[in-house]
Order: sequence, then structure tokens, then C-alpha cells
Amino acid sequence: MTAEDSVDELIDALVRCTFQVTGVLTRIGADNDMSLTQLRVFGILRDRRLRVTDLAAYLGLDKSTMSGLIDRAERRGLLARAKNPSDGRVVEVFMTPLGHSLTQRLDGEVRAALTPDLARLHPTQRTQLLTLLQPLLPAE
Amino acid sequence: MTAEDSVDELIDALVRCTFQVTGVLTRIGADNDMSLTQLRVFGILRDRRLRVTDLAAYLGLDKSTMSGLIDRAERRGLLARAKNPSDGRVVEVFMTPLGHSLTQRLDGEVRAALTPDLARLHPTQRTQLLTLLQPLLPAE
DNA sequence: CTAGATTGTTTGTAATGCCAACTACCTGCC
DNA sequence: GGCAGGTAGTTGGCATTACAAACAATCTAG
Repeated sequence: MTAEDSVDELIDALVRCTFQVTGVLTRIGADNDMSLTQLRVFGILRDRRLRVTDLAAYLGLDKSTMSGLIDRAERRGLLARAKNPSDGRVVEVFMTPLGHSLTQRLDGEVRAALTPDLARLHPTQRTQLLTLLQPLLPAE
Repeated sequence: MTAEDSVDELIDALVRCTFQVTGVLTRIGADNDMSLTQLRVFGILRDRRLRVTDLAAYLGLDKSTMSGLIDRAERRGLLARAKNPSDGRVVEVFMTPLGHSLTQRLDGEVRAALTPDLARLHPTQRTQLLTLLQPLLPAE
């Protein structure tokens, strides 16, 4: 087996793994009336307050898509908007307490769903896996 | 750090990695007028011919969602339907030559996009990563 | 103070996805 | 054989996601 083949095989596994995890997240989201995209939004806003454009850039989405997402989450009381006092154009988005508690519940469900699979690895292997995933994570 | 924390941290990395790879796939799909779901369909049908219901089950989607997906792909000449001669209710779905060639191109783009990141790992590490991902892959 | 850039929203369109209702077909049972 | 019930797919209706283009409000340079 050449080095190239080993990369191909790894990519195949990585993509399948991605779809697997995505499936888990989608299901958990659906159980809580949240789309995958909303899950991502909440993951980002967990410890941040961002303007609409930055949020869109983070997610690789159009600003207009963000507007709609925020609208619906705001209507459910999960997110809120605030005008930036020093620049009247800017709208900052952040999570409400209700949003935070929902995020916490979702977190628990994701943990509960994935832990069994990961428990099949030895603690040492888990540490290894964590290390090996680093090059794939977003820069900085 | 307790063993539980190590799992949490790993899950966090795994989810971020999932979104990262999903982002790559979504972008490549968009460049070729294909949604993430269509990519999944093509990945499954690459070496198979499946009935609509089985395809829907594989993807965790409703049959009616599959109908639409197949319709649009069929209209583009990428997929085709055939009646099962031994059971008149069943419709089997498979890829056309055009669909196969598109899949091949997409494959190449995915490889090109992910290889640089994976190349940052030693061949030994890549083999390790492949092994460690196994428990997360779909059963069977 | 005005021209141009930036920020966010609105509007229009297409795709995704669910549910419920429907058609077509098959299978069991009488 | 014939009908009741189950299975396979499609259709129609609805909400969400997503983009692009046009727009309003605000800021910044000159």
C-alpha cells in the first residue's frame, strides 16, 4: 500500500465519520427543534457576542441567511440582538439565559450519544485521537 | 484531568472537526451544484443500486424527501430509476455514467482539499488515526 | 458635507425536509 | 378467485435553509 492510498483510505474514513457525527447532531437537534446550522450558531455564541457579519463569516453563510436564523431564534427567546452604541450600523447577537440552558441540555445529549462509542477506546487512545485531530481543526 | 474531562474535550474536538470537514464538503458540493445530502446519496450509490426506501433509511430521511432528491438528480441525468421486475412497487435507483464521472471529480476535489491537512501527520500517525476512527464508523 | 463604503434587512427564488394523503402493488386469508 | 390489510413511492402543503439582488441606515474620506 502506497502512502497515497493510505491517505485516500483515511479520507474515506474521515468523511464517513463526519456523516456519522453529523447524523447524531442532526437527530439531537431535531429532537429539540433545532437545525444543524442553529446548533453551530449556538456553539459559537456559547462564550461570545458577535456582530451579524462575523457570525456569517464564521459559518460561511450569507448575511441574509443569518438574518433569518437570528429572527427565528429571537422569536423563540433563545438569542437577542443589541445595537452597538459606537457604530449604529452594527447589530450584536448573543444568547439569552434560555438559550444558554438549551445549549447545556443539547451538550449533555451530544455527550451521552457519543460517549459510548468513544468509551470503546482506551484513555491513552483517546488522548492520541485528540492529538491526531488537531491538524484538522480550524486554524488558530 | 479526569477521564470524563478527557472524553468531553475529545467530543468537542470531534464536533469541531466534523463541522470543518462538513464545511469543506459543502463548499465543494456548492461548486458543483450539489448539496451535502446529494453528496451523501452519491457516496452511497457509488457501488450500489438501492431501492428508494433503503436509500432513505441509510440517510435517515423521509421517503418523500428522497423522491425529490432523486427527481432533481434524474432531471440532471446523474441518477436513474428502474422498476424492479419481481415487485412492481419497488423503484431502484442507480447512478448514470454521467453521475459516476461527476462523483469521480468530486472525489478528487475532496482529496485535494483534505490531503494538505492530513499530510501534516506522519504516515504512522495517519494509520493510527484511521484505526482510532473505526469505533465511530457506522456499525456492520 | 457629500460620495462612497459598510452593515444589516427585505424580497424573491430554489432546495431540503417533514407529515399526511394518495396510488399502485403485493400477500394472506377466506 | 377475491378482498383486507400492508408495503413502496409519489404528491401536495408547509416551514426552514440558503443565496443573490435591492434597499435603508450609518459611517468615513476627502
